Amino acid sequence: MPIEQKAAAKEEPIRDFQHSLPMELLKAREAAMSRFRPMLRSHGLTEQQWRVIRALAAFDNIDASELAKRSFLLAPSLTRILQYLEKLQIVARASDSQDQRRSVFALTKKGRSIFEKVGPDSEALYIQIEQEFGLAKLEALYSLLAEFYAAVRPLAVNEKS
Amino acid sequence: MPIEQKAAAKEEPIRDFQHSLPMELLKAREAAMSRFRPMLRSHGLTEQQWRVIRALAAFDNIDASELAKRSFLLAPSLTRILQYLEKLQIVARASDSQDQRRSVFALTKKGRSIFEKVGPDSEALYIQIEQEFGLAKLEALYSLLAEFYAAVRPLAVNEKS
DNA sequence: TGAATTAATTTAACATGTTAAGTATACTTC
DNA sequence: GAAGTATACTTAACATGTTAAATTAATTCA
Repeated sequence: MPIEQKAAAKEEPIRDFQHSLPMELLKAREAAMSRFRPMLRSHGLTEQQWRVIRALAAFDNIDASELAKRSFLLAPSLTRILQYLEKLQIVARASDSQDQRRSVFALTKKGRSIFEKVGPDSEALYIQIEQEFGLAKLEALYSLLAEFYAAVRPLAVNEKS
Repeated sequence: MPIEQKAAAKEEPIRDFQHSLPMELLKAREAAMSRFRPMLRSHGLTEQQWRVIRALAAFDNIDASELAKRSFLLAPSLTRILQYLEKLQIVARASDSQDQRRSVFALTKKGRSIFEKVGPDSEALYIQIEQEFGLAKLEALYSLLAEFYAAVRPLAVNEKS
């Protein structure tokens, strides 16, 4: 007994059971990633590893909590990624003299070299997307996403309802 | 040597190395999922399992390829999820008499019962988000996401550049 | 100051994401 | 109608997502 067999009209962006917001966000993200993933892969990186490298290129010597926020990764994922990047000597760990619980991280020379190789390739893909989708719409999308995040963003642990 | 230490101005939605489009899409998605995930978990479901159940509630007796498209899951993930849902007798598999390579899937009575319990809870959260973010903006976001997907969407396997 | 609590990170366990390779069935074409 | 090709999954291997629990160091406060 199918609940809904007819395709939605074209002018009807309202969600139905086939088009939830999380899935539409996922689809848009996947469209973008289908461009970036092969490029990153050609450099031997995953998307998440690149996010960590990019964060460290902008803010060196930050601890894991700060890095997690900036790369938008959960702590357990970040732990594994940092262990891997350390093993490949892309990232170096140092202990924080003020707080023995923390480690602070930085790109190695090899890490900075990778960042400088991948950065331009990433730029080129952004420019391509910007041209295909249009700068105005891209900025509108950025704005709406930021507004949505601000309105609906996850509650931090210490501000539970 | 931090490349960029100053926060971007508020009126500057342009991407920088800290704010890539895939990450902004991920953040928005995560904001939404932070509402849905606990609800789904209280029903013993993951987001992806719920996507499969929802797709089968709308279109019964479809094969795995069709199901993959509608739930936006990759084939290997779908294989595992279907095996799990079969084991729990939420989904039933039948072989396609026309093509022995295919299986067709349908919700069991238990599966339909779950769908009818979870559906309203999901609805309630959508309404809540709609109220907090605003219907007009939500529709604008849906439209932009659809346009973005259409403009940048991944190429199918048989239409590679 | 020492017990209790909090914070930062890590580990564990299981589910999914991603790519490549494998398997079985259908199709095509000579 | 047999060989070659394409299709529809499925399995494999490794990386990440998600939640809970464990570990160790800092902090609080009785």
